[in-house]
Amino acid sequence: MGKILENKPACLYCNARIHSVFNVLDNEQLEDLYKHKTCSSYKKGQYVFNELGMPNGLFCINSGKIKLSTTGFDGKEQILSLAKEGEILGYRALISDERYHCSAVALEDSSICIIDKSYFISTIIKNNKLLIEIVKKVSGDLKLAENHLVSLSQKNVRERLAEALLFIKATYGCLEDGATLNVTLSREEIANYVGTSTESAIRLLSEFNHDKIIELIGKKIKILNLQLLKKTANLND
Amino acid sequence: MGKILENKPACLYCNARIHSVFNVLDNEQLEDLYKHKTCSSYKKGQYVFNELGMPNGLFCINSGKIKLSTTGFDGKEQILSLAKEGEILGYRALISDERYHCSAVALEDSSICIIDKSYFISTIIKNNKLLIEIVKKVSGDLKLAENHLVSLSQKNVRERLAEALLFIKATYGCLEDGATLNVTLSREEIANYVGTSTESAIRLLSEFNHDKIIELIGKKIKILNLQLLKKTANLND
DNA sequence: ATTTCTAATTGACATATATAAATACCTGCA
DNA sequence: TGCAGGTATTTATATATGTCAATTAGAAAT
Repeated sequence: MGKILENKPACLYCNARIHSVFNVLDNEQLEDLYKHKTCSSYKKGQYVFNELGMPNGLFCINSGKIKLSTTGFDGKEQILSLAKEGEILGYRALISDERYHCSAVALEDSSICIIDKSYFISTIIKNNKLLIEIVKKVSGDLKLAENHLVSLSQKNVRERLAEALLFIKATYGCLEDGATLNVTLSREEIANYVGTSTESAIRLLSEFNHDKIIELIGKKIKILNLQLLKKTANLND
Repeated sequence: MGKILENKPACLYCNARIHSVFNVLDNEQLEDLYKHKTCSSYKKGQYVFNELGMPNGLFCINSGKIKLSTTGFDGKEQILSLAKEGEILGYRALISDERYHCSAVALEDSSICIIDKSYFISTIIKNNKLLIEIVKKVSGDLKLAENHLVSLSQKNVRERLAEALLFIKATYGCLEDGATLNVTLSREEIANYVGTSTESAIRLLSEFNHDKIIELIGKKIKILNLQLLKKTANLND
């Protein structure tokens, strides 16, 4: 469990709100939402929830970065998705009243709001607009999963790795220089998203580095040639 | 476009209804649904919709079998899912008002009801119960996609092929003998679900045949040793 | 500063699987 | 009846990628 914060952020003034499913709530509803939530902080590496557990609230990232992963065969981690502020987590298990499908782990120190389960359920039953936002959210997640699936099925590791770097850029953006990816993932984590061995991921990152597509600066990755990276990823859109 | 049928099936007496999202509608609502739909027949191999198109209705399978696939890189087909009677298709594109994410093709002669777009949209805005059913449907689809994704990422072709046969059995069931899969897929289609080459799929099916796990009878596949097939698939649930 | 532990890297090697090419087998159709 | 076009099958070969083992680098701890 995260550490409960004394002063939880006001939903009404939440910067991430516009990009979240809660953008359809009016001020009164936001006040109501605020009353039915707590906010906790999570240290880097800490579990927000585990795929074995039953949900007792809806998570909404206030700040920080979260990886969503599942444990495959032989206990190997598969990273399914990356989440940032404004995104809700654990909604599927909550609505279907079953165990989490995946685990959520903090990639850096994060603060996450937890919305009361029964409040959330009773709210979506009343509020269709909110529910439609949630349908769109799941649909978007499904689309991302399907794209990932096709890549895993049809692309080679080099293409998938390039794609992964583009995905990370699209999700978390870059530092002030506009080129260095704004997140620190271990080589193993990158491999666990790409669906390859850690060694292969390292080897290909070195190649990209050598080919001046990227520059490796410690654990940070700087994209030097975005055009070439996209070409390497062999996108079709 | 399919061929429009004169006598469309009554929703009220639809056998597939109990397993569909429409199980939450009362008799009056089912009558209303009936009034706002047409029904068309599709020949084997015919497209129900194409991933390039915009939706103008919700599809609901009355009878038959449909494959959902997308075109990957180099135009290679990736089968994402298999659908049967009672399942709705194309709902995501409809709700998000965007192009279809995938194509739907009849695996055998099928009859499919098409529910008027504006009627469907206005209905889900009013009917939360139905909308919650749809959230559960998308969530279920996402769960399946994620499982498929992890298999593609972590399992070898032999395991994935065994898993595919189990998936087909789970979706379409068997003939009267309780062992022969109740659908005819080409070797290429099986390979395009498994994420391998047609030749590899053939080779491994022959191996399974030789090992008495399955029996190949023309294009039909009979499961001889379910236990061994499950073991070969290396499931963890 | 020194130790300890984990993560990253590199190289050698094994192998699963794709690719290519040739043949056999259907199924519809003239 | 036989042709034609696709589908299925088989064999041989190349290669991408995983695995294993050894080394280095870096971070955390004492």
